[in-house]
Amino acid sequence: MLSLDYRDARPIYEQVRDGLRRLMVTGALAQGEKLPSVRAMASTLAINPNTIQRAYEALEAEGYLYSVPGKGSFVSENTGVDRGRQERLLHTFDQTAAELLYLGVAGDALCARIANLKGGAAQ
Amino acid sequence: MLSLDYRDARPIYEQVRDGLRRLMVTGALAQGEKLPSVRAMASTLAINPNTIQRAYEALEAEGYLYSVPGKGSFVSENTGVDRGRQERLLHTFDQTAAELLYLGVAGDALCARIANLKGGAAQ
Amino acid sequence: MLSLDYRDARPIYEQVRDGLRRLMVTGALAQGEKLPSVRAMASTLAINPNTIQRAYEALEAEGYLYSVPGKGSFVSENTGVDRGRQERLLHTFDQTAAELLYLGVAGDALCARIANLKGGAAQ
Amino acid sequence: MLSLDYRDARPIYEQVRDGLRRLMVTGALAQGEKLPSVRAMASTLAINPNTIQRAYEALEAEGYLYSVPGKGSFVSENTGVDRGRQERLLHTFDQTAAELLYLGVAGDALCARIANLKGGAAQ
DNA sequence: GTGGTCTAGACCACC
DNA sequence: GTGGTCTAGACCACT
Repeated sequence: MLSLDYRDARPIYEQVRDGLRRLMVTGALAQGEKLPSVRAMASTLAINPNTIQRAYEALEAEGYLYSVPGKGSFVSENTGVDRGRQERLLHTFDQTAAELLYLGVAGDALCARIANLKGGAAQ
Repeated sequence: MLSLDYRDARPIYEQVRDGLRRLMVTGALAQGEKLPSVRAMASTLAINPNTIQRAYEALEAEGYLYSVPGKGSFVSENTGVDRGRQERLLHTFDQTAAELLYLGVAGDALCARIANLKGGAAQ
Repeated sequence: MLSLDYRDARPIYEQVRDGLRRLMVTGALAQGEKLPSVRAMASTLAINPNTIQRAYEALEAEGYLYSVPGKGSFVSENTGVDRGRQERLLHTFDQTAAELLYLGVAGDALCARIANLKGGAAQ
Repeated sequence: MLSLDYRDARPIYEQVRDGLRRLMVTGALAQGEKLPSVRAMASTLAINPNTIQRAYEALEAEGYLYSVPGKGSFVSENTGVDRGRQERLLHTFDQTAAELLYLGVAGDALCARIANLKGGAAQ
């Protein structure tokens, strides 16, 4: 489900957070679906439960999941995501696209990539 | 020309590097143009010349500028940029676009943003 | 009449309690009006009657309603509400207003909101 | 500077977080001022540094402070606070004010309280 | 000395 | 069983 890279400069909990977010965005984890329990995922990845808990907390703060004590953690509806995050994503999008255009990538080529993402889930 | 934010988590040299790169990408710094000397820019920003030097070296490694000993540093042709960077940018582009699509932003809206970037330089 | 959110961190009985209290405060439930029976409301919301019972007991302790054995539960006169609750509300009011002022919201703007609440019932 | 209540249902880190936020809002901690180090505050309050760290992290996410690794944590300008928080505060404000009005507190009295908050820092 | 991350292990409340 | 909180202690990178 997830792969960790201990050589990566990013902390483990960020790798877990980003990995889970990607699984949701690509549809690999459906809305409303139950995520593995903190302990289960910690056991699977062979890391401390606290580290998983931290990743889950971060995603809950972003609105990507919600936790019900005693029941588990579940994927949120995508309508519940923090709006501030969307703004930050748009900023990253503009910066990245601007540099790609400068490097000679055609705007049409970028639009084509977006169309591909809409069809088959990205990555 | 550049603004530094000491509250930012990014190291200063990264802020300088990213700021200069953005000036090139947006056309504020033309290809072939001479950049301020390390000492001059250090004086302007009131920071250590070593920090500027480090930013210049990073941009030279990326292919965004080249240095001529005794003459100064100059903006490269955009064809000289490291190809690995372009690949990384495309990866970021896909990831960001995929999440924005998931959050309900229309693909057409993203294409429209790209078209806008092509007209007036971004940001 | 009431909406429950199972993703909410608040227990269900608190959601019922707060929802009913809001209906009284906004005038949707008039003073002296008879509330649905515990069993009827439990059936409507598809939850356990004990949960409704607990919400009713909490509101009775606050003074927002009174129960007549064998007849049902009724909305109290607003004069019957626990004075301690009013003090707690005033504390919350001060804390919230202070932070909003700090964040740059004008005091006049807050007073205007209050005036609006007096006209049309809030929310 | 802060007082903890172990009988309180709120977790310690929330008490620290809310207490510090109040100190900033009331001006007891000025903008730009350096906060006690994680270890120092943990020692003062006789709790684990991790708990303080968690409170600081939460406040940083809200925009109330920023941390510079190796230097310390500092009070942010109030312009940097998350806008979502302001919206949530306004909602709490409306709810609280509406109930107070229902309980017979005059709107003018509430406005007067706000005026008092503007003068002498609240609580 | 600072913040940041991670581990190990414990306890709680709720279901 | 679940998530949530707290402690103790360790290591790292940066200043």
